[in-house]
Amino acid sequence: MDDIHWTPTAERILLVASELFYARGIRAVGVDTIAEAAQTTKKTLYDRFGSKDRLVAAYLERREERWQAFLLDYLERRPVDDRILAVFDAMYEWRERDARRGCSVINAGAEITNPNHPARRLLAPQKLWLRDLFVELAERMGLRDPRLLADQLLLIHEGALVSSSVIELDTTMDAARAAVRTLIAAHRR
Amino acid sequence: MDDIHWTPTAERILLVASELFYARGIRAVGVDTIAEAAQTTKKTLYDRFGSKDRLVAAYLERREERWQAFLLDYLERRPVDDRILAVFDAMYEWRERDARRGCSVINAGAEITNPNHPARRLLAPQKLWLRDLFVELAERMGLRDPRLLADQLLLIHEGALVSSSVIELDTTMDAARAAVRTLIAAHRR
DNA sequence: AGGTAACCATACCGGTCTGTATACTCGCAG
DNA sequence: CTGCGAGTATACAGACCGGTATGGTTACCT
Repeated sequence: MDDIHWTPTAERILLVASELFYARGIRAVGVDTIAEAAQTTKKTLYDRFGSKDRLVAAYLERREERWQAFLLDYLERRPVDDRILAVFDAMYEWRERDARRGCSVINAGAEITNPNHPARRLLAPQKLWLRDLFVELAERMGLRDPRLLADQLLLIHEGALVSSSVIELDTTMDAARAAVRTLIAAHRR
Repeated sequence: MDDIHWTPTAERILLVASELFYARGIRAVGVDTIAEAAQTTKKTLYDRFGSKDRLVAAYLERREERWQAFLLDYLERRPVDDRILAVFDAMYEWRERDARRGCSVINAGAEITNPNHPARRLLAPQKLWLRDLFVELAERMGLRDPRLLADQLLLIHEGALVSSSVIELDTTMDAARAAVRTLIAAHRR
């Protein structure tokens, strides 16, 4: 998907665009605003990205890359048997630091209805990546029916991410962790 | 919140606005479009609702009322001990019939960032209503720690609703039901 | 020396956005 | 019969939208 020429200015544009899109919503941020905040011009923005839609796609792609890298790094430092729970610890830390407005993928899904939007096709794979990771972790722990467990864990993950931004209930993370422990226990042979 | 004068035309406006907001997103639908689709004029729309923001608030309020009525009616026909699982059956049916684009509350949360928006204060209470319902159902079944269980069930509910619209994974509902059964079992004395 | 690529500055295009203004018709209640 | 409230029709304001056009300035590469 990277037919984009990544000059330093392009990186700067993407950086400020990401912050604005995430904080205010995609439709709420105009290209003029982005160009000005990135201290460049609309001309350069269009020379690099071609259209706003492609800039949006780049935003979602990069943000997901950052999250995946953060998560994998987080998991490496944990013993194999703790890693499923550690995913939720990582999510909590990620949320506190960089995701106070919930999940960028879900938020984008709410705004982008056009199925031909270049960002639309990115959404599902990003969630399926996490599902596959859960499958792998469950298999390594030797748990029963890893796929079913992975689907269940994904539900709790999505639910926790959404709830924490809409409801702002402080019991959310505790409930998520407790549910994960119960479900893992139920899948022990 | 109903300082709105509910004339027949106001009802018609709200009806078509609801369909458009839900299907295409709030920001993606202009008041001109709504007025035309409702076979009335912008003047009348503003006479009745005062602003687009208040129309949006009315949309979310009404949709939530419909969902709550649907759910309570659904639960009444089920034995007390089946009602927690029945919430997820109801959600599935609701989704198939009228919620293919996911949860209107979560979608609105993604689009509305301004904390002073008249619809913003509606979002959290609508989710807390379901949480309280879960608490009540868990208590009636005599389950341990009803509040923790309710928080967990809410997570799964939100997760299932979100996943089904973003990922469109056909295993979602089965995973949700299995997780609910496991969590209920873990809360039996 | 000449070419090329990145970028800046600015103006413009057609369209759409929320919201307002004006002036009219109709039906109904006092 | 008169006055009011609901609705129609239409035009307009002022801002903003995504996207394009023109032209100029650097800096580096051969």
